[in-house]
Amino acid sequence: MNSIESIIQHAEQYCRDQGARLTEKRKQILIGLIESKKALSAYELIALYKKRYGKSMPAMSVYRILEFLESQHLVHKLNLANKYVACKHISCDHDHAVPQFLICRNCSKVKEISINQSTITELNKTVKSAGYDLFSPQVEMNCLCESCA
Amino acid sequence: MNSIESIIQHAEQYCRDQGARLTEKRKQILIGLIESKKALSAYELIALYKKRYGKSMPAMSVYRILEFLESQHLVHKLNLANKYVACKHISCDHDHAVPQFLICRNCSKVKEISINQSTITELNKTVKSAGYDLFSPQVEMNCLCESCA
DNA sequence: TTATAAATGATACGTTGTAACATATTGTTA
DNA sequence: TAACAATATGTTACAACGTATCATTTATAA
Repeated sequence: MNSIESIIQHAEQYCRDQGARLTEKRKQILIGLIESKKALSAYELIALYKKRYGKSMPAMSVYRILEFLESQHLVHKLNLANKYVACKHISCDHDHAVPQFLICRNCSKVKEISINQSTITELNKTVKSAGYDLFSPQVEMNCLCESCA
Repeated sequence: MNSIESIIQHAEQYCRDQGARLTEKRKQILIGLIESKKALSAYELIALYKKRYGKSMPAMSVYRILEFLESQHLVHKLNLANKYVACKHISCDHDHAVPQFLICRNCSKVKEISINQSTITELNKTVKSAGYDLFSPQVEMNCLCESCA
């Protein structure tokens, strides 16, 4: 089972192992992302926080917290949409491969799937032969989800 | 040969065929993009325009012009970087397949390559099986170019 | 407990993008 | 050609996004 509690426990363990701290606010932002089940912008997170906890969190803090969560691989930044999603592998122990994000341009729902190895190899090969290096190996695609299609 | 002039001629032909007008300003913006050989943001284009032509162009106009150029397939919008590049196929007659953009996160140089058919099929298949529809079939990857690596 | 580091808050500002309305330019038709 | 219609561009004002800087709080460790 993957209840919020168990996911958070995993996240805390992750951080502890790294000597990092999953503080209360960081945890609250992470929970917000997990529960929303979709990609949220920094300002949407601010609004959500306000709604839930009654007080407002400065933009600066949210950005810093998101940066932290990203550094711990608990959250992915979707550059295509300038939004953030909780990593769906928090509770897995295995490190996942190149993630492929299918982002619904309409409702921001995100499906994180893994590209199969042969496709990755193929992509990498074309990148290499063009003389470039993959920086953040992550594929984001502009989609429509089933309910918005 | 692919001189600016011949590219522009092709662009004008394109537009004429569509009943669209490649006005002076639109042409100037397009030339700016072609000559810069890299992705530029709207505001970078404004600065470039100012520098070249002495007078300033309102942001609104630049955005509208970019939208127009995109609609004519003369320019691609890179969502990953919020920047724009001239399509490298303006002078080709063939419609190109799914483009893959390798964007240097450091200097914004962009290489537009074509994904081979089997990879496209593969990507599409995974998207489909996840219940999503590809909206803008375009792959953008965060890279480092040879000179910045 | 106190010094130190880490995290968060507050302020102010720069950047990006667009809505709404005004003006200018081009094309068309009488 | 004059007058109208359609298209393109300009102006203003503002909303959303993001960050630099410095102040304050909270945690950690000596």
